[in-house]
Amino acid sequence: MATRAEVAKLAGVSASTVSYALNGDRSIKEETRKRVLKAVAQLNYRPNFAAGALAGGKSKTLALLSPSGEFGIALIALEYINGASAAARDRGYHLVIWPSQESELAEIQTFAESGMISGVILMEIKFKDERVSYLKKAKVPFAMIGRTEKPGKDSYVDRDFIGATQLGVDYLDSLGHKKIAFLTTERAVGVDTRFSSALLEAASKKKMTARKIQVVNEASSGRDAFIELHKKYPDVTAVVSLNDIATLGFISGANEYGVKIPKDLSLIALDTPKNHIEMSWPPLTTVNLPAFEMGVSASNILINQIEQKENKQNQVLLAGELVVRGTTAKARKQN
Amino acid sequence: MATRAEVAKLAGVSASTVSYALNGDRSIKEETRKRVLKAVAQLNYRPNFAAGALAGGKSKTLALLSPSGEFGIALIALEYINGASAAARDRGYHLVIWPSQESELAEIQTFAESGMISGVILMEIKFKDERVSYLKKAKVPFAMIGRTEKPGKDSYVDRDFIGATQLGVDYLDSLGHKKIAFLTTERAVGVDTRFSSALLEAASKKKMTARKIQVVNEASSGRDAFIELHKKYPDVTAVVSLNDIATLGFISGANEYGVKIPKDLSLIALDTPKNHIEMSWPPLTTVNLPAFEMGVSASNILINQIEQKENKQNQVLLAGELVVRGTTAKARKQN
DNA sequence: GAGTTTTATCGACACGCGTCGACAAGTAGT
DNA sequence: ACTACTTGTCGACGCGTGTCGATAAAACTC
Repeated sequence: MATRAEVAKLAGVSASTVSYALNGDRSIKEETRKRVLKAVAQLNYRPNFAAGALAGGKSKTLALLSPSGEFGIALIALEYINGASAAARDRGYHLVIWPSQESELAEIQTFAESGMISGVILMEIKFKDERVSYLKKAKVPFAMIGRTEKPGKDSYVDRDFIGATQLGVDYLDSLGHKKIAFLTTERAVGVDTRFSSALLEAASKKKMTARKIQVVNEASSGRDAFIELHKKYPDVTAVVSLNDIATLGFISGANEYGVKIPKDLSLIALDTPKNHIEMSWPPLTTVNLPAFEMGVSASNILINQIEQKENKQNQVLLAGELVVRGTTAKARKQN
Repeated sequence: MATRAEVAKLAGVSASTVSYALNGDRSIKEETRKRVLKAVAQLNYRPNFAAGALAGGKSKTLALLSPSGEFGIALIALEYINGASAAARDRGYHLVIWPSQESELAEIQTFAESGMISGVILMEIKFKDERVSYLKKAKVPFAMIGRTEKPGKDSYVDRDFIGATQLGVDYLDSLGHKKIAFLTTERAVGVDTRFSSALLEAASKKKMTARKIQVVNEASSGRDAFIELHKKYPDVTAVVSLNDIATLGFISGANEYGVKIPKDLSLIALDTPKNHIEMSWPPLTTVNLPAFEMGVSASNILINQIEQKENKQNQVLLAGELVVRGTTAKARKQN
């Protein structure tokens, strides 16, 4: 691998000039910079990560706390990771995966202090998240995928719950559904609460009645939910599910009881990772979750913060889009 | 963060002695080593990653090529990643996630040559995998999760297909099933072929008939498979599925046609990630896949190789275990 | 055109570690 | 007692970069 010195020689400048030409910390004549860049290209020079970290105290390495799976396994995590790592690499950073035990937090801090880790990406954010307060106290830059109850000025990427819910509800409205139900969990993860309230609001805007059915993050619970719905609210014509795993169980339940989706009952799944869509039959109508993009945003926001680009926006909401597949149809005639 | 110099001063030795005491490359008097270790503990000293990489050309960083999802999304990937990163950290290594575009391979090579990456973990291995030949030619140490058709002396961790299949088939046999079918894909990924042949052999040992039904990696295909089975082989009493996504569709199909699982038909899913088990109703009887452990093994094997511990075993097969849940029962009476 | 600021570049050093060569003290072989 | 090794330790150097201070040239200021 070529070194800075070789580039300098080829470009006919000093080593430090190369450095400044690349990092832009001092003014460099445009013509000189061109020459340097040409030499860089010619030699396929890439600054040595380790040397940079040593000299500058900047590791250009982000740590991503891997999901613990405490609330069921976060399948979308993989898409987050891929997005975050792609974006990090685009900006010259590495992404390392960090086991997420609480005990590791102290280690993260020492690594950050020694400059070995520039910042941290968190996922599976709880309403009250001790990791967040720890990192703030330790002054380790971080970005969340998701957000705490009161994120204040903390950096985050999250779903636009209101937008996503509205997409789904409006579509059901356009199909003539007026009595709907929704499945949600109560896990003290922000998702649930935020979706629930957004849904209730969207429904009331459209003058729909919306029944809430509580589930846990398991297929069997979705099946139970179907049964409950079937017995207690037979006039409901459409269901919005806020939990992907329960959704699958719900469909099984409908099959079992001979209720045809979508003829008898429409179903929209919100916040469903791509992976799950392929797993059900008929294919789910969803408001899908831009998981990869969320990872991308998280990295970018974090890097902006590390590089002190404070003018940039550090809180982002992504809405996803409605994808109509096989689980929605016009509302059946009311009896 | 404490540096080597501080440790040396506290222990009353020179800096290089500290180095040798910790890395064990030269003989050090036992008493001196104790003193050094005590000082290390006292100062909470941790060698600086960047400095080590710079000086020694050893980055202690492993790259894991993130899955592309070419053959459906590999949900188990996340467990692999967690296992690999945990094991890496235990041995003082970092695990960075690398986007898996082919174009990135060249970059991996330069990073490896410059010592920034010590080795690579691959997953989603194909029978003929160009990444493998590339890395071999480039002399980059690597370990596979999965294996090529002829792995030769290459390092890998893989499922023990024969063992896993036998567990499943033997259990069906013990329940009295004699006519079975199995669902498999043909994706030129080693999994399919190896499972298929292992299954046929296990079945023939028990004098069962085993019908093969081909599916693709989609729920709808699993549903089609059920229909095919239902029409063509009504005497089959048990099904082994080698594809987790098709499994879910298969169950939907059975529900739809009023065939009760497990009363009318038993179902065992091989090679199913934990995540999926929770997604179906009734809960799947599986031969589960020790995904986390595979990640752990992959890291360990790779690190052994990097550190030239050539005596250690570098090819590992893990069998998983049979977990009986709700989709298996005694064979129904033959008509 | 003398003085002052700005622009563009260079040389030198530090970052923290691995490792090589040197050396003193001990051990073994003759 | 003399050589030939071995053991245990030290000092010095280099890895490739970021960055500070210095300097020369150019651009202003009045």
